[in-house]
Amino acid sequence: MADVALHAGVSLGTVSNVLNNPSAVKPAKRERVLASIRELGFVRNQQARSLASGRADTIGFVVVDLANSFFVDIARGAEEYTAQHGYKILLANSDVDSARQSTYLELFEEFRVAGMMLAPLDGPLESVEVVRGRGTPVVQVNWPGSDGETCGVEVDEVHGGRLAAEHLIARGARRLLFAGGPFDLHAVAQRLEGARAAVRAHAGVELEVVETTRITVAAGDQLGEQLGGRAATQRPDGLIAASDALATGAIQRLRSHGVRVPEDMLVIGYDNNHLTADSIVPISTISQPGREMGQRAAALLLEEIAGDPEHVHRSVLLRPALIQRQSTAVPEP
Amino acid sequence: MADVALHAGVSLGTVSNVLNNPSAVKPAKRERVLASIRELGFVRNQQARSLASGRADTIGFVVVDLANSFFVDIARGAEEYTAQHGYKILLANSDVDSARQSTYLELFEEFRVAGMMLAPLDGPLESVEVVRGRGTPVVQVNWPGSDGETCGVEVDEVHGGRLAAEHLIARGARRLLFAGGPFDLHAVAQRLEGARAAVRAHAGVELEVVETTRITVAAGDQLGEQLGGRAATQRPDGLIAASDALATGAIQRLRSHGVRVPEDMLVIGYDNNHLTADSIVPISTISQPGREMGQRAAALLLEEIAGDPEHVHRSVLLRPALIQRQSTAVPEP
DNA sequence: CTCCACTTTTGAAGCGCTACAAAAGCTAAC
DNA sequence: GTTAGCTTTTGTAGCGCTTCAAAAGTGGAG
Repeated sequence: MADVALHAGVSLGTVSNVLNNPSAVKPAKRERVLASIRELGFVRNQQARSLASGRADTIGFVVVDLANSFFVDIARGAEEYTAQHGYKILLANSDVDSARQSTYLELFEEFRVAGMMLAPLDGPLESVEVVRGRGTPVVQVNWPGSDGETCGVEVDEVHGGRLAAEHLIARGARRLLFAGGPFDLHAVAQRLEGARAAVRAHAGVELEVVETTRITVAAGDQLGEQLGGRAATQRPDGLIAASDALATGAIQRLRSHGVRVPEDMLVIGYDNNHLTADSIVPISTISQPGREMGQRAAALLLEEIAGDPEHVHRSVLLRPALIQRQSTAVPEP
Repeated sequence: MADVALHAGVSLGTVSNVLNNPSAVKPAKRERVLASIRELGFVRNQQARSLASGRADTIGFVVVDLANSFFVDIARGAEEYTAQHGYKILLANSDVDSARQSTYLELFEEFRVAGMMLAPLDGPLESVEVVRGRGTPVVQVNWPGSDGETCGVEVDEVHGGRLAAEHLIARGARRLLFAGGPFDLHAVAQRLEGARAAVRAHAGVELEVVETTRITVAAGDQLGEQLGGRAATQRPDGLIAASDALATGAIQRLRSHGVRVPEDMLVIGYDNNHLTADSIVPISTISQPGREMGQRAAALLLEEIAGDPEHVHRSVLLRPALIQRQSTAVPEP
């Protein structure tokens, strides 16, 4: 910057003003400085900048699994919102690894970002409390805020489970099966609870529950194998899978046992992942508003960063929506 | 840091040594300092640190499309490699937007990262030259290095196209159709070239070429409609789709026209995206070694960062591999 | 021409850290 | 008891910027 000042024949302070407060510099001089900047290829040093000013315009976002398009949607939503307010978002992929999650939380803290967003691994996280305790605002996405301490944005998973079950019931299914797991996954447990509630509300509908080891395509494959091996009368007529991947695997395996979807069994997934719309039998699913979640979370974070004295920590609860596709279509006569 | 020094009863310099060069500090004193750090909840300021030292241990990675699992794989590979050498990776999603790509390139430059990786939009990028010109090492991934100026890691797309065509020919197809587009996409053009080469090498095999507007599921759907509408004798018996998404859409639509895959038409995709393995008809595809690409690119970058005088800019060319699935399985008699 | 009230520019004090020369402590040999 | 040759600790000069009080410049009214 000193070079620029020299080259333009002004003082250091003036160059700084051109960069941060251009209206305070006379147009003629301002142009001269800008020309020097261009000529010299000067790039301002963000580190020195925020060291001296004590401010930052970068937000760190630690994402549990970037390979899951749901989280990419969230990031996109967050970025849209923060960009409008002059903040940039840097991403870090914790890849479902709690050690990496902590590492990146610390990295962002050492970088003195303005704030952080965290789509956490399942379970409350001590590191978050620590970081917050030291003064960096953190907002949790896809996870409730820890009561009164943190803001959070989450989706009403119970409602989603209920939507799924009610849709199958409305389509005529009477012997439902909920599959997913492990049940200590917060989201899975909640979805099951919602499905249970829906079933209780309808006389004559039964619910069987199968806990799978994971909610992947491979787990769905196993599930399909198990169901396909049963006698037709022992099989459910409606399957609620806790994820689209699980549904996909199950449908695929069931076919090889001659069980047709939707004719012999209705199937609904969860998440509205890219793969659902693109499978050969498009799968009905419960869609989470990822983009909106990102936006809302970003809004909460900026509110905290602004240091609004009226800011009250809160959790925003968004509702998922049913998306109907072929896997629950009423069969043609 | 001054607080820590005071609390531990040592000088500032000693605290710095404990952090950066612990072996130079007597164990007893070192412990005392570490205890104070813990007690005071001190987190070192990375900005001041790298401002003062002129070094950085962060690498910026600008990714063209995080929603594409291929790039997430690359990022993972890069992270694995750099982590072993003490470097952290920060991600930015340019989301196929050239303005955003430049913005993030600049952001990383202002942050004075040690180096950058870039999975670029199609086309050579001026900003990269500018950044490099100012001294920050940049390595391109999924794109060749600009001759002699930049390192790059890319995949042999011509070879991939050849593999795809040869596989279909080996499976008995004689009237091939290559679909993809637009052809000014580097990768698509190269794949086509490879397919052409394979066809030329086999007498009696024809190749028809259809340029699609994009390589999405929707474009595949259109393609399927077009092919499904043709008389059976006018249809190809082998389809090479320039992406898995395109293949998925085409297969789905063809089915509704009564064209079965693989019985009536063999289909191969490209990319080995998650959706390929998980569709109802698992699609054969050409798989790109994303993880390895990330590792190799990271290795090149660290070499440049180290300032190895023997470093020569070069492009690493990796070979894609054929993955056989059901969409090209020889039909049962 | 002076004075006052602005507007514009300057210069220097830090921001929190690293690096490194200089100072202080030790140890062992004479 | 010195001294030389180590090891350990300290103090301070920056790193590149922002900030802000003070200085310099401007212009209009009297």
